[in-house]
Amino acid sequence: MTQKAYDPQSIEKKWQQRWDDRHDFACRTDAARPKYYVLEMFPYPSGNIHMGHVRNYCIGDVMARCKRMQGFNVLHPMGWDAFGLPAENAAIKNHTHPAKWTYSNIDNMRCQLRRLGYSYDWARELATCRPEYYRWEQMFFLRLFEKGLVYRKNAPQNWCPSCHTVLANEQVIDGCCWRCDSKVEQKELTQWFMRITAYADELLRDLSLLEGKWPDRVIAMQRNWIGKSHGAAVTFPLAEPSEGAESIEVFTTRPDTLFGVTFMTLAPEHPLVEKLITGNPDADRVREFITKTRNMDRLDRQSDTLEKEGVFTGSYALHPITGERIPLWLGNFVLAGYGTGAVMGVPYADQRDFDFARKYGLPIKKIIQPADGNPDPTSMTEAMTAQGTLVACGEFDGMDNESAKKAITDKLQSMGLGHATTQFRLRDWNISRQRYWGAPIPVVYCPKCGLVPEREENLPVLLPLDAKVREDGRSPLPETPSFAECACPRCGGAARRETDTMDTFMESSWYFARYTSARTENTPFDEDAMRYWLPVDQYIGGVEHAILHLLYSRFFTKAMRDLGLYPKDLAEPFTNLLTQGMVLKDGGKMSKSKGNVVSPVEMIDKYGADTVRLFCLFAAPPERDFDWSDAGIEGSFRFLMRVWRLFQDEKDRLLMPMPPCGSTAADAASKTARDLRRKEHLTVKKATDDMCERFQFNTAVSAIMELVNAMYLARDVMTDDEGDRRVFSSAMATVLTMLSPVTPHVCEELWEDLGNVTPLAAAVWPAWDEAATQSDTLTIALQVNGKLRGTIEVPAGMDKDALETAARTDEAVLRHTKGMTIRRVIVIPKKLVNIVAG
RNA sequence: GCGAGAGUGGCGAAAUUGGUAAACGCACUGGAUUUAGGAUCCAGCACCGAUAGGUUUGGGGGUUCGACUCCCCCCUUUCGCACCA
Repeated sequence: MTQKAYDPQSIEKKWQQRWDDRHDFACRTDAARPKYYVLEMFPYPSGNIHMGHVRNYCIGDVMARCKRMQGFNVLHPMGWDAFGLPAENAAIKNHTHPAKWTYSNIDNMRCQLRRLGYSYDWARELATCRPEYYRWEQMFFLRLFEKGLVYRKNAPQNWCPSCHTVLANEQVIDGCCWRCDSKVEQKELTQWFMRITAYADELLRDLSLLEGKWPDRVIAMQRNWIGKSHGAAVTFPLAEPSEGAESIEVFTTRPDTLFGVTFMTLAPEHPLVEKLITGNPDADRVREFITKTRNMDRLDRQSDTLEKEGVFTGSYALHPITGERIPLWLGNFVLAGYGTGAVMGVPYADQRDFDFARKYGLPIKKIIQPADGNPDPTSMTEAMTAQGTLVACGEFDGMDNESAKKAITDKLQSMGLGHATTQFRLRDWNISRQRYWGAPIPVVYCPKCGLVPEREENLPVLLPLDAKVREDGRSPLPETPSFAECACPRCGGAARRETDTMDTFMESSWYFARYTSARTENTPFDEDAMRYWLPVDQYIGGVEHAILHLLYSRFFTKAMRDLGLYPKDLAEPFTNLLTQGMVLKDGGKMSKSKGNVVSPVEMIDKYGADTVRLFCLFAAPPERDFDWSDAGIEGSFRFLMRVWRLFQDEKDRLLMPMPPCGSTAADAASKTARDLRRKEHLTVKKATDDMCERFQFNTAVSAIMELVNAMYLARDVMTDDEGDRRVFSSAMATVLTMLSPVTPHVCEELWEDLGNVTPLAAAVWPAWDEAATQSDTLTIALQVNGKLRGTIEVPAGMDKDALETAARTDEAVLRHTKGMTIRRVIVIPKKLVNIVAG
């Protein structure tokens, strides 16, 4: 009876090597088997993995291993989101090349991931910076361009002065760059756009397919971002129309308040402004206002503390129904980019308009009478936003305001001055980046032919690796003749390449599809493989991508489907989404500046990967943040030691091979063993649900801990009879099998020590026998008026009457009902008896 | 302001359909073992109380025989959006 010491380092190395040699986690298309595609958001190769990565990949790995043991054909791949700005910055800082920096980081991080024993199919590994990958993206770009889903336009763009590039709206956080936090400026530029707005309605509508499968808040955030509003477009003719300036159109969600319009407010950027102020003696004052407002940066202009200011243009419009003269104002709070850049002013029913009217002494017209109260325009202190009945609205008087929305819109339509419409907040996605380390946009500018898309057969347009990164951060591509100077694909003459590269979010919008057939060379995807594996069944990642990556991927999926590149019935890329919580330290984010970064590699060196994995999963439910605790990881190590020791102590009593769960007979064993057997089946039932269905790994682990505790108690009491040994051995098999997705190395090692030749990774998930979970006796709670007064042990089959009698004669119950009349007795079989007395 | 969460012991948390609140673990306390430390084992551990017993899931109300769980009001807190007409 030699006892082996627990040496995680050697065990883990051994099993990682063996899984690798045997290709245990390689998978292939197999139409005969149900598939399960589990994916974690792939990492940016920043240098080292951190605890957030570890947690993310542990969650995915447990899912993958569980589903595999449950008989699913599991696809669980890993790759690298390898283009992007940090590579360029690091290259400048360290005098290296972004490619060199990126590939060496990938090598380093791959080693780190391997040390954690994740069950990836490494044969499908991809890196988005490789031409074999981005060539397909260039092809998609060309196809999308052909379809009009990619286009070029000149417009003010978000410009990050520190990164020297434009940013998508989604990449501007509180007016600052999502990467470097610099204040974002506006700059007029010609850029490439993805027509994501063409899918606004579908992106919104299909959120309902994700209800209950994606976190509510992610769905809510996307819904808000898309921002659909229903309302009406209304045309106000100008009082003094001129060439090219006949009317002003507004968008409103409140056409029912049309009769309350007493002014209109235009954005200072509105195209008709210059025409409206000609002839106004105060034109200079207006121009001054425009300049002042336009010079404010985006952050200040959009802050809620900004005082609402405006200026009268000197021009008037005519009310579309009443024909009244409506003064036209400019306002600093009107957004040029939303709706038509002009709003009708209804101070009675809109708080902003109310503030504006009060400030500039504009009239307020009462148009809706609420159910209670009687707002008076001369004395009211805030806008009336409640529902009500229309007054002073001509033919619409007496109508409730909800019905009036349609009625007034219909009236406008019949006059040719309006119609029902919708507005979205969503803007098209700017995908041009003035950076080097990205996928080249496959377009050529020819002096003769103009803009010419590259021919598909000429792809990939290679990003030149001999370009020198510039110290100032600007892209070297425009000054790299070998790249920028090229032949026109149409006429063959000298032409110039587009030197902007694509936003890195392009690469991550389709990588999950490439994994289904990562090595095909002549097509982006193998049709059969893609059809078999897509969509991703379970996606896991941080909530920081709730809008960016997850919205872009949803859009890209729909566009690719419509191009015929994805299966035509594929609506959504990710069926289920789990957003994992952050790993914190001392209540906050780990950061280098605070010096509180916990290094995964150090933890693996100290405790082994199994302990790190166990702690990450046991510390909290996966979607919740948790604080890293040095004491906590000690506890996880202790538990694995406890399992190890139990095994070593009892090794000689264990049967080989161990009987699978459910195979043991109850009658051949002692009472202790029978109780252990029941505990085993209860554990399988709970842990199966927690680990494989609910993904509550913390409670799954605690259930297994309870079983281990029960085994420790049982081992001293049990006999050495065959029946008892069978029960104990089965419980041991169950512990090792069910724990193996969480701590695979140590479980494999012990499994092998018992003489098993087939790997645990290929074992079948245990099944429980419902009958075996039943006990002969039950503990029944006794309550008097809902308060617990005691418990009694009764035979499992006891009927209601007998339970009631037992409860009524219980000593504690008698004590608490003394001198009272029993009015009612509630008997819940197998649970409790509640005696209502008074 | 709008939207989505969260609030339970000293701490991380559990309670899946309304049915014994605090499982599992951390920390802590006492004991055993040990030259010592560590490790391990045993016992205790929501709060008040010597006990009997009483109180307890952010606060207040309600439904119910029974509420962490359902309904209403309020408070605190995290995250996201925020002049979107």
